[in-house]
Amino acid sequence: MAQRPTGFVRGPQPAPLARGHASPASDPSGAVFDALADPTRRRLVAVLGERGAASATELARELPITRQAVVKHLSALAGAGLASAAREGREVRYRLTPEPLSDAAAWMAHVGADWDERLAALERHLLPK
Amino acid sequence: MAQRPTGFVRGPQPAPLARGHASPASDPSGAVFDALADPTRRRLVAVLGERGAASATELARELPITRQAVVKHLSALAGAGLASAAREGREVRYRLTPEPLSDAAAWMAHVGADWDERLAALERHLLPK
DNA sequence: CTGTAGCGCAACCAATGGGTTGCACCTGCG
DNA sequence: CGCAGGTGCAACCCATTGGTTGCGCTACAG
Repeated sequence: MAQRPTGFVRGPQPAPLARGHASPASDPSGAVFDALADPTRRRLVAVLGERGAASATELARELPITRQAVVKHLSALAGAGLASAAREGREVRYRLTPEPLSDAAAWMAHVGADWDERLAALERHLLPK
Repeated sequence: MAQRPTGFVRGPQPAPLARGHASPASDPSGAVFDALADPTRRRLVAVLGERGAASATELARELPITRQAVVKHLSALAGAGLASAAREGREVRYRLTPEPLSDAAAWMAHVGADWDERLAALERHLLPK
């Protein structure tokens, strides 16, 4: 992909989150997309990313929702492998575990690549004649 | 790294979810994650990526769901800017428009990066010295 | 020892959303 | 022309789920 078609993956391989690994083809990242589908959850992920760690009540205080709701979301994220909980004293701190993100990214890259290729083939087939 | 030979700029979409955020790299790709949250939809995306284009009925034939359901999904994808429809004769062919994927990927990369940095800072803070 | 800040259930509510069925509307073809 | 394959719409299920409230337990600070 040099000046290839569309080069959907903007920039050179976004390596930032390349620490995991991932089998490209299939559909392993379902849970991740599912987890990220909710705006509140996305926000939580963002916050955890910036802040490093936080407790449910803490997060709830700066969000328009109940602590319980936050807990549910965090559980969801944990379920997708995006967050982990750890008891610390009398509170529970959650932190990000972004590895699964690379799986998701990989999936998208794969699909995009397929598409790019198909498009290239198409152009090749009807342009240079 | 910003030229797309194919020439479809796919202008900005509705994106009516502009809440009052301050952060720049906020939550642009919401629609994408939402669209990708459904397994069937992910499958459709994958198929469209490989095949280039297909009609709803065509897709419905090889999926365990109704054509209507497929249409709904395709609409959802289109709504997220991931697919586009084009009438061809008496049928409507849908094709992938993967650009939005890079936004989503970018978001993930950003979050991941933030996290990485925080982690690094933490290590730096308690390891050496 | 008592009070208070956090956490963990569990029940419950209302909205959303994936799917289906039914039907009317075109368009191309023999 | 007549018909068949393809679409578009709309009404209608029902399972999921984001969110809330209520309550009981635990743990640390005075």
